[in-house]
Amino acid sequence: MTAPSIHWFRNDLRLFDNPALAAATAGGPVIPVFILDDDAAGDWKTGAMSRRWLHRSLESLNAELRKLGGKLVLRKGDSWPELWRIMQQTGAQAVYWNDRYEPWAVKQDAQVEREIAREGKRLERFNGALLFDHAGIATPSGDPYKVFTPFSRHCLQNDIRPIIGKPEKIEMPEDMPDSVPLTELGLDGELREDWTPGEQAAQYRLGWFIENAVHEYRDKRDYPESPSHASKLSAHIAHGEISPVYIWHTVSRFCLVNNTQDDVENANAYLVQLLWREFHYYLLQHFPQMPDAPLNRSYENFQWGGAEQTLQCWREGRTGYPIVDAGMRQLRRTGWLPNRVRMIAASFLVKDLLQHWKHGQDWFWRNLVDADLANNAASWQWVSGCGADAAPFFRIFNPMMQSRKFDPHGRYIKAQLPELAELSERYIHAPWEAPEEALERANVTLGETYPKPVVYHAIARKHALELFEAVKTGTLS
DNA sequence: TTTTGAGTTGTTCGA
DNA sequence: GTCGAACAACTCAAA
Repeated sequence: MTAPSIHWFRNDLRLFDNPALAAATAGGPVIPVFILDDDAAGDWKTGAMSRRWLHRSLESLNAELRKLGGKLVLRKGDSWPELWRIMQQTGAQAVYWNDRYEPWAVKQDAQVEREIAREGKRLERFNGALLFDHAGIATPSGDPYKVFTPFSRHCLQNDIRPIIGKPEKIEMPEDMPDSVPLTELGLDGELREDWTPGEQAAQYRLGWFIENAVHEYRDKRDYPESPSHASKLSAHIAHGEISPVYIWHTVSRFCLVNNTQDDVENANAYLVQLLWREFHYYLLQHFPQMPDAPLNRSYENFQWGGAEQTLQCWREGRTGYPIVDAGMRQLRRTGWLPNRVRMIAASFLVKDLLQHWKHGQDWFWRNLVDADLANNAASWQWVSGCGADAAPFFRIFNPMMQSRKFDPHGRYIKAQLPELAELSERYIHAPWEAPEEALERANVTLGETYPKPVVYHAIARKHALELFEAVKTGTLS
């Protein structure tokens, strides 16, 4: 009888298009394992909301495995000792995994790889998280790309591997190792009802998106109001419930089968988003300090200097700027907010409140159901202007202008901020400009039912420009 | 080596 | 309200 192998599930909680799992199951009996190893991640332990998602994702994965005759073995503790115990107990001769890219995970995987070799066992590594193999991607001079467009052009010269089917059956050894009950992992907690973690839900969501939204994605993705044209796949992707390769080919098939030139261009705008994720992972691999330090060294000594009080206002959605507050309240309530609103809220924190981008990164990390180290770090650095950013001019979002442009009727704001529900369209973007009678009619008392603006954008903008100008001319100590 | 072209997502001003 | 130019002159990629 063939010795069993371990498939070590990490950020790949799915059966479809899972290269490591497919290879493991093709080779004989498999023990599917997930280990909660918080110590290894250090400061980058999974965020609180993401853990709630993880709890239900594991539950769902176990149910899917059972349909194929398998079962998920859960453990809590240091990864290698847990793996080794399982190997000794079951006689497993090999470990299969899909690679991870977080710096702490890269380090841990390298250590486990050495241990496996030392014990004379076999390790099989696969790429389950990325569209491309990044090993050969560099500029002609051999440097890593720092601009998105040339990076993506380089990527697209290569083919994307085809989708790998789901295993037909999981053959398990007779004596399975112990499993910790899911409830003992301490991941459970309240999650909004409209979120359904798990692979099936992810595929259903993708189906919905292709059916209803992708053909208008380019034109409508920036409008946060319902019905949203966002795919809302981010949390599914972050936990590996669906793979970028699977999404890429499924959306591409939509482009081939149906549809006008315009539909296809709309859909392509979505595929570009997947390439941005790819770029963020590429940056994290080449600049592992990205979550901790600015890529642009000139910003290392920047004096952010925002007051603790304004940081708290931002976190709680009490800045007095409705579009910012709407986003921040939605984040706290649901663990998610639309991309456009992320940018507006992030720009406000960094440029208007002069808070260090790492405060924003931390808060998002803790509250997003889709928290992803590469995306989060690269995006915060992009907003702050200290990351890989090809823009020739310094950008400061104007929250009123963005609000008028992308939520013209204030429907999104009103849905998130019930205290402003009665305020007229005219003043919803800047309540402090409303005449007293308009506020009264709407039952709004500034400073009581809704905050007065915590800073004045025009002044804050000017101040930020001066400070950031100093970075450029190198006058900072 | 030098040079040229180009870069996710913006804002403000003035006609 | 809409439109185009100016912003200030960067950095990166590639010829």
